[in-house]
Amino acid sequence: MNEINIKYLAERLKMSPSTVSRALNDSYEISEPTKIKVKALAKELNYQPNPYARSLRNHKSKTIAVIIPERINNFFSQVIDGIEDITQELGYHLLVYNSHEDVEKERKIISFLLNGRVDAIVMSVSSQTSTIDHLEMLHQKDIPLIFFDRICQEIPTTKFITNDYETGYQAAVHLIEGGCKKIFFLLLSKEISIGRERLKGYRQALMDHNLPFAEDWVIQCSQSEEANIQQMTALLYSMERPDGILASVEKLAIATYHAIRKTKLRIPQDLKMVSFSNMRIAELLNPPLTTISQPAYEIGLECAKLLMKKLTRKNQPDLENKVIVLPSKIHIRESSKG
Amino acid sequence: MNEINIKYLAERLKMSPSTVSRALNDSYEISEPTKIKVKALAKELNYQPNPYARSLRNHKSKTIAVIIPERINNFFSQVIDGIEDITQELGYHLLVYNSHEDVEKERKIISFLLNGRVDAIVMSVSSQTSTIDHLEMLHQKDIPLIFFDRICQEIPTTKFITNDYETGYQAAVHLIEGGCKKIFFLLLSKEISIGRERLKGYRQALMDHNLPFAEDWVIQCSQSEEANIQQMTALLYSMERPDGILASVEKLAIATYHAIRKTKLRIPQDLKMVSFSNMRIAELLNPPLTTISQPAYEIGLECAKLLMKKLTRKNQPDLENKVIVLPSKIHIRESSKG
DNA sequence: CTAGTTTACGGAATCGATTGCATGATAAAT
DNA sequence: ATTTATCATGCAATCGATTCCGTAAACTAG
Repeated sequence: MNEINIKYLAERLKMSPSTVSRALNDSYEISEPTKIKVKALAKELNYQPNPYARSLRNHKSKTIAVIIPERINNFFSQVIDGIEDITQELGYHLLVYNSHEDVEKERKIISFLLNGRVDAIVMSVSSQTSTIDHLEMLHQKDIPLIFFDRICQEIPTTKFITNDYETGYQAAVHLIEGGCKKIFFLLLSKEISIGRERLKGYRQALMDHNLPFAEDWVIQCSQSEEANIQQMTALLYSMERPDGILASVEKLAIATYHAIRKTKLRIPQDLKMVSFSNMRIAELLNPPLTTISQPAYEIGLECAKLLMKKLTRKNQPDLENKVIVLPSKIHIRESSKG
Repeated sequence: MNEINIKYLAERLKMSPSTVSRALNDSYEISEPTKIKVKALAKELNYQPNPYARSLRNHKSKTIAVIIPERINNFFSQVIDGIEDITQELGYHLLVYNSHEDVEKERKIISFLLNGRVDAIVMSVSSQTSTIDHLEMLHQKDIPLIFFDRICQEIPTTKFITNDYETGYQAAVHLIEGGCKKIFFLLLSKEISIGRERLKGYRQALMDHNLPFAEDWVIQCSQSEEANIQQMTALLYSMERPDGILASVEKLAIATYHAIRKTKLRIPQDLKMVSFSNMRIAELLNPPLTTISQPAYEIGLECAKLLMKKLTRKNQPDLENKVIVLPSKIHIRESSKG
């Protein structure tokens, strides 16, 4: 009824829709006076082109999907902020999906995106993701895909990560230098890339310092906060308890802190801790937690910049199959003091 | 090139596009055998209807916009999780925007949404929002709008909040019972609804307990973390320093904690604190922070349920102009112990 | 057995913006 | 003055799915 579309503008201006369209798009074939008239009316009526008509015609949606495994996590929020800051400037919109660390959900989400709904996807795979046929499908359909943080090596595209191996190594060395002899490593799932890399760094550090190591020092945790606290509590009460803990993801450090509160153990005296985490309030914890923080916002920026280059310029080649590393920083605090 | 659309399916099946469309949509005018044939081929070829063609034709985008003032905030993340859990089930997609507490950004975002891009909007207004013509525009264009948390009373639609007045009152009473005589109230902006309600509750509690009050006990903070820490530090060093603090939003409590670390003040001995916050790790802070936590996930669920009812059923009336209150909970911890 | 009804499907218009092609008008060139 | 080039604009097709309308065939009723 109150539809302000090109046809309506054309009527009011006694021009054809094509002229109006061209004028609004600054086509060289339209005279300056006409352009001015058209734009004036468009502005007056607050005309906004219908995005779906446009997408249908152009085969471009100006929309990007962001898929994250967890929403309640500062890291991912910061990445999305970074992505949004670049893409919004260029008129892109973000569809954000949470895979809840579940491959099946991830699959379902991807299936929503195979039909041109988005021009590209930026994602961090779920910790369960081991089969990748759904990701290959995207590649087949020529939908640009960028991974960050939790990447999938097998898909030939650009991936953004941080120096996980090195910081895993550094963190372990830091604990070793603090006097730890028995350092456990907490991880969510062996499937995630970052877990593996961080684990490798930790292993290497132990080896380089001639420290003992046992397979069961690598603790595989679950998705459930409750279960993790239980598991950690049991571990801390056991004879085998560690004197140092390196948590590969934030939520495991938190679970450990909760567990520690139940025991009478003191950090850092009885147990030192370091965690990969982007919590801004690590400093306010009791005790302040030593963290390795990732340049989350910057990762978002870089993903988006690369994508925008690919999407807004003509004849861009496919996204290069390479891994780009942005360095993380270690923030030493009370929890690991020697 | 590799386009699998209705026309292509029709060709392969030697039927007309209209028949294929009807078959896929389970129209009663199509015979069972035909439906089976069509669906089989559609499945085999993994046909996905083009969402934009559909949106153009139906004037429905199956997309909802969520606008939040801040992304790095557990509360909003939880709300979005709640919204997504309901809407995804019904085939809706979420465009998520961050207004960064900036009305101008908010305006710009809204302008993106006036052209049918979304079927509805769920939002929490920015702390600056005082002019509301952009919100009225949505109403004019008949785009369903639901507010949560930071609402705009003037727009006649449904709003979801928590019992801000009561919990503000409770929190103040709790501090008073702990022995506080000089309780300051921290707020982000007088513009936000929740700040005002919480403030009223606090004021009433002071009055009911015959405690003194001065206008400058209500501290108006800024968006900048740095500036807030500075401001709080100065306040804590001054002669006028409070013995109790009620923070109306999480980030102000955090700024205060940072400030307190610089001084030698002890919580709760020298200063007691309570904050509105959905941080899950309030318990792990030093000292554990007494919080009033909102049912964020549930708020998301309720917003989405109401919206889905409005959007998926026929002849639904406009969203009622009313405020729905979901209760918050107070979690008493160390920071306010008497 | 015919008139009327139902079933099952096809044709074509539609949603709104874009764009290849055509054309009328004006200016420049011969 | 006539031809050619240039410019500004209109017409109509297109993107893919949906749906109003129409109709051949099958079926029912009298």
